[in-house]
Amino acid sequence: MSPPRMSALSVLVFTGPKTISELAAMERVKLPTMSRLVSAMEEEGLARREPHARDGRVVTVHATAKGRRALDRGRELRLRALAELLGDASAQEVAVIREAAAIVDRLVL
Amino acid sequence: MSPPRMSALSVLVFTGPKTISELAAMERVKLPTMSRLVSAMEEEGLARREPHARDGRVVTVHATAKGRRALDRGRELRLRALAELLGDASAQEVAVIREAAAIVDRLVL
DNA sequence: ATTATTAGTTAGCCTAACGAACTATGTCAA
DNA sequence: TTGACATAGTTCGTTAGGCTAACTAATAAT
Repeated sequence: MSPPRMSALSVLVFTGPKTISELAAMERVKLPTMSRLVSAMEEEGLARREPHARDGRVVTVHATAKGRRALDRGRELRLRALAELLGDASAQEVAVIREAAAIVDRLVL
Repeated sequence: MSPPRMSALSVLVFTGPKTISELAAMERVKLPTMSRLVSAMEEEGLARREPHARDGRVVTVHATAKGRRALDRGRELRLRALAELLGDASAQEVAVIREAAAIVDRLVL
């Protein structure tokens, strides 16, 4: 799965269904871009659109079971790659990287 | 300037003229991709192709003066953005990030 | 001298970003 | 209540950058 799809899907999985606009804002892309991303994910069976109950203009996007599984697989692969990369690092070095990651995480909030 | 062009240009500026193949290898893209990147940079006046003296198949790519200036400007902007991001960080935190960056640098070598 | 290899280019496809223009729905004010 | 405006999404066309396959031109090898 491509990074943009993986990222959008993980938002859906970890923070629940979202409208296209919300997803676009969270992924820092424009509405049309997210609309097409969602269409692509829908065609791959990773997500599905559902109409909004009260507002006919709005559509909510949900992750599917297949989407959740695909996300898990992707995370597996990335973890493996990360483990491979960190194979040569000492425990102290890993600790420094982890700490730096936490700091950056907070800074970009 | 886009990230791929910025990156390729910085290779030319900091490590000297390169063939398309060498550039492609260093930027981890395929030859045709780099060929097009170089064409684009050439049209922007950031780089120029020159024929190889001995081997008629080879072309060497050089950064132009304009390319060097553009790279400098780009670096300025990134530094400013980085300073902005790190504005809220303590000296210790910056030190941790710097150390982590050095470690990762070594790991990806 | 032919054949094979190598360097680069070109063409065609895909994904993903954008802005502009459009549709459909909802909201508000006269 | 209806006409005007606002909002949510979609569609269209463009650009950029990645890839593979197919090509040309030059060099190397048999």
